[in-house]
Amino acid sequence: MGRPPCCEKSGVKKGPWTPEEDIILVSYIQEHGPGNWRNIPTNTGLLRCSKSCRLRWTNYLRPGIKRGNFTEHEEKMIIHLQALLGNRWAAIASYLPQRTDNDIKNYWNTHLKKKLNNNKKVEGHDDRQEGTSASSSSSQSKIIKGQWERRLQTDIHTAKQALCDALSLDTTPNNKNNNNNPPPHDQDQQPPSVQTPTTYASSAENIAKLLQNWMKNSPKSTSSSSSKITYMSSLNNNLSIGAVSSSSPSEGTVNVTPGQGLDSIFSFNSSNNSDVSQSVSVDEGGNFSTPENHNNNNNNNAGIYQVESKPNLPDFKPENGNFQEESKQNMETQQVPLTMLEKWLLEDANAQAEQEDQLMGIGMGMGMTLAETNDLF
DNA sequence: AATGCACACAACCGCAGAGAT
DNA sequence: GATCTCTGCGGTTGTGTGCAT
Repeated sequence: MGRPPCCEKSGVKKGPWTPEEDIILVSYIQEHGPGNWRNIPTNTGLLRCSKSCRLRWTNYLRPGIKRGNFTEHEEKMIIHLQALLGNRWAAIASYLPQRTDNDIKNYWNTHLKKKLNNNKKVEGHDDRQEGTSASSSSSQSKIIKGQWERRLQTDIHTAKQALCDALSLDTTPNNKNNNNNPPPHDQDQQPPSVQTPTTYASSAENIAKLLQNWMKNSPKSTSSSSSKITYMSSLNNNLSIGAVSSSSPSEGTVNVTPGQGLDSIFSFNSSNNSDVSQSVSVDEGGNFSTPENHNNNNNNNAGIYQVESKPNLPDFKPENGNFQEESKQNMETQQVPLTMLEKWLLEDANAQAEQEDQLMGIGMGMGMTLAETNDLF
């Protein structure tokens, strides 16, 4: 039996998301948490298919997503993991928690695949199958066994992640829907205790960046007394953002008033290593303001964002799972005494750094020679 | 300045698995 | 057990942008 489409084909908007749509989506998720994607279009008035909402969230708006250029280390990791796991991008992404599978997939298709192909041409190697983890081994049973082992390894990793998530859920009672946080293993740069506070505010950061880009394109952004968002394309340099509201009176209607909700969403501090604070705020008239010298692109710092909370924000109560509360909870999580399992996980995280090196080694043994990978760089 | 091309990336599509009914 | 629904995943496409001609 065929599956019905996730949404009505008629009247569904496609194509790039506008900042307003992002705001509406984030506002809704902020209040209700991710999940129940099917209800989001009806509850928010978004003319988007539920699937599109989910993808937009997971690939772009979700907290903790690192955008911008891939580091050399990440690149190597991807190459080796691809050799190890094949095109299982989600599994690969689990080793690079701040990257989405879509991001990795795109990066592979646009950069690394060519790099490898060129490298193969130079070396005259032609035996490594593209898109699969297995090289053209002489023994098929070896391939099957290898694939099975690799899958098992990934499954173990996934199970550990699930355990990590479960632990964080235990300490954060309002995290029922918070399964979209990146996996706890961040072997890239940060120690496990630092990368924990991934917050919704980070997703506000993503939107803030987006808005800043948008405003760069439309420098004459103006305020308006309109109580509803009216999206004027950046072509006509006219931005009018007052409040996000939905025509749908049903439960979950997004209604953010100027100076309150949006302020809460877009005003935050970034405390990264350089202690550079960044903020995008909305004043009472619905105007956005940003620091002039804010570098909004290619921000590779996984900064810890804390929302500037205003004392009286009725729509953003803790039980609603708002940004600042979750951020607070995550911060508290760091101070929770370690349980045995947590200790084990921390040890595991430390061991994972070593595992990376081993992965490199395993990758070598699975169709990619040391020369092949090293010559890439 | 206009055109064509290549590239990068966001978004879409379809399938499959898992859980609910 | 059959069916329905939701979600995750990987492949592919569409579109914007920059560069070369």
